[in-house]
Amino acid sequence: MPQLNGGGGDDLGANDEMIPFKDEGEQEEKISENVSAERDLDDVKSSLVNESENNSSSSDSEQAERRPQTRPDSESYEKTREYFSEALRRQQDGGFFKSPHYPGYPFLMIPDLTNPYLSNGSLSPGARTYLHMKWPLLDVPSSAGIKDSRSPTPGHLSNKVPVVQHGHHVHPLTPLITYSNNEHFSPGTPPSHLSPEILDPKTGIPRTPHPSELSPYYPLSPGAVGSIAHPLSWFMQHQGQPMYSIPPGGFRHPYPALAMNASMSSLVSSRFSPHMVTPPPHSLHQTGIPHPAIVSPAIKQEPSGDNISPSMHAKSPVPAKKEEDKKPHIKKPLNAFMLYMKEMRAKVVAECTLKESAAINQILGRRWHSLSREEQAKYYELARKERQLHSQLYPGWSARDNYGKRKKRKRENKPDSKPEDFSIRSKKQCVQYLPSEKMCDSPASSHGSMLDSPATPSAALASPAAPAATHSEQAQPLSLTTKPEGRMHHHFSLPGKASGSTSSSSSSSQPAVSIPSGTSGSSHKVSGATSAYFESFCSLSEKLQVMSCQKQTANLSF
DNA sequence: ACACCTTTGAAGGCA
DNA sequence: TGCCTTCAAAGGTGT
Repeated sequence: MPQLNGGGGDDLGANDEMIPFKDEGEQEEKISENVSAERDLDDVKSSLVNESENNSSSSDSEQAERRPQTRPDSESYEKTREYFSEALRRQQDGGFFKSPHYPGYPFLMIPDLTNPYLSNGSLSPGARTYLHMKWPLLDVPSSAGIKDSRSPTPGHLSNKVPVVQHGHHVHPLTPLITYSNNEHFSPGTPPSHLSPEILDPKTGIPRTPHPSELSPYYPLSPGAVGSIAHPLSWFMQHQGQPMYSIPPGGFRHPYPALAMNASMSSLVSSRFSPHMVTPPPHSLHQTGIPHPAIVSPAIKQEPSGDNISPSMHAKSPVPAKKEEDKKPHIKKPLNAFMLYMKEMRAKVVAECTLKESAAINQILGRRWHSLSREEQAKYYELARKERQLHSQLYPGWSARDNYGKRKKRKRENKPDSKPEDFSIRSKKQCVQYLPSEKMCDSPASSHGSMLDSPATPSAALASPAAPAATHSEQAQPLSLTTKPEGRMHHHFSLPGKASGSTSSSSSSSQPAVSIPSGTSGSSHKVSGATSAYFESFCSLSEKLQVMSCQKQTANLSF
């Protein structure tokens, strides 16, 4: 993680999580071995990311590369990139932000003042200016943040524009704090969500902007007090989805005694609803941003039923039972892969025109493995920050708390799945055809030259402690499955999930990329070489194959 | 309407 | 310690 101020203390336990990548030589070797394949991919990747990236200076290329690659709408996307590149050029001279190792962090997207709006008043998707971002003192939930969840605007057309209140000091979690706003915002002006024009004339509280004003990026229910852009908002803008949605009625901070330093205080105050922090006289706090991880079960389960303004929730005493029901649902922080998924999903969808998340996720999973260490490290770092922030915001929160929160956990799909699982299996079969799918896997981002950050912030990256694990994955059979677990089809039925690591895609087959220290997640791992191997096969047929596969599986019989 | 599918990673519980 | 389970996102699909 970029040490924004160079101080070690600012990084919340930055050193507590090393990212033990495999031997660097391994990675390089792998890369070199696949250089030919990747070379073939360069064109593909270039077509995906090069337009505006070329505009960026080499020093900033990494930053540019990390962002709107996922932009499916090439036109608006290019616009965005242009604005972005321009902003980059403007920003880089001042050394405004010093450690943009993680492109997602240092940048803020603010409406371009020159031509930011569409005819309907919403911000043009392309009219964004990316700025380096210092530690924001405030999260500024804009009207965009108070988006109506029913907004039909597609994510890729999101108007979401994180806007920043620039602070004067850099906070370690700066990258995690961004702002959403589809309105012009200047540090000297009050948050737009507090501006009178967006206050509900009836309640006196910020109203939910008209859908036309709203950013589809934040599918908040009308009563939502706001939302913040995700730390990875730079890519999320293309996702059209918020990292976290906000409970319509706000929420109560589960941990009132949260200890905060000054920075944390500003962070929390800016990210939490008044219910969580000291409630201001009106229902909305000055910054009005609850933490995105907090999601009211109501909004999650019944968004339509919560069209009540936050103030109404606050004003009307709710029965104890109901209050219990409204207990905030604190989502788990996203892991590295999830962050990656959010970023790349749109891109994959654009490339493959696939919509089914299951298939897309498979591709993403392979791409994930095809990522270079540096690239993955970025996401690991982001994820780490997410967790750190999350842990600070919710010290007592446990992932266990969310157990059972879902409607119903999917039933186990054990290897010994019974015939009654046929329907499911038939569907799964499709995705089990890894070779076929690999064809769909065109890791456009796999090439470090395109996406890697030159300066790897992660100490782990800098010094991969992992002894030469060698590129065992190179020897990985192509049949490596995406899931060594029981979900797998019978072909490669493997022992238990964990034991699956002993299979061909054994533990030695840790992905060529990093594995966070001490995680057992390796059980899910698939050899990165697999994806790399198939990089050369990437083609336009990916969509067809996957789709055909999906269709075929419907008719597949054992 | 809702669970499932799919992916990886994180975390907690259990043996 | 290792294994197992659950959840995080997401959107089409199936019931």
